[in-house]
Amino acid sequence: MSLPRNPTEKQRNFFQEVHEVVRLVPTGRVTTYGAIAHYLGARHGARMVGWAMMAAHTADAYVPAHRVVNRNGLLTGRQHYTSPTAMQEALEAEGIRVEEDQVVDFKRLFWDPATELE
DNA sequence: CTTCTGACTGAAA
DNA sequence: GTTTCAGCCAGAA
Repeated sequence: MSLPRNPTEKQRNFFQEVHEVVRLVPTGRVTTYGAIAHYLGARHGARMVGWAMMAAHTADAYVPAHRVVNRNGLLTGRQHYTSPTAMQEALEAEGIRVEEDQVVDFKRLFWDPATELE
């Protein structure tokens, strides 16, 4: 799997939708790929959200991708960072404790856009 | 056209 | 608690 070298207009919109939601995540809180997919209408699978997150690295605006984890609270995207510990350090800098690549008290820190934004 | 893969998820065993 | 499986959409070979 690889990124499109020349993103089309449609792809750009898709990335913007996902990135916009991620930017809404408050500091010190986290959300999941599935929650974002559900908020966007579940028209695409959670995999597509993860795919869009990969593009966050090359996005124009900053995207706090470290606040997006999988449903288990695991930092599955850490391998895509410049360093394998960058994601965890970014979370800890916001007061989120991470142990064994997993967000501590994930259930309490979880921020669901579909619920919080209503 | 088919096939495979992926920063995923939910159900089933 | 675990492992396994089948959907899921987009893109590349």
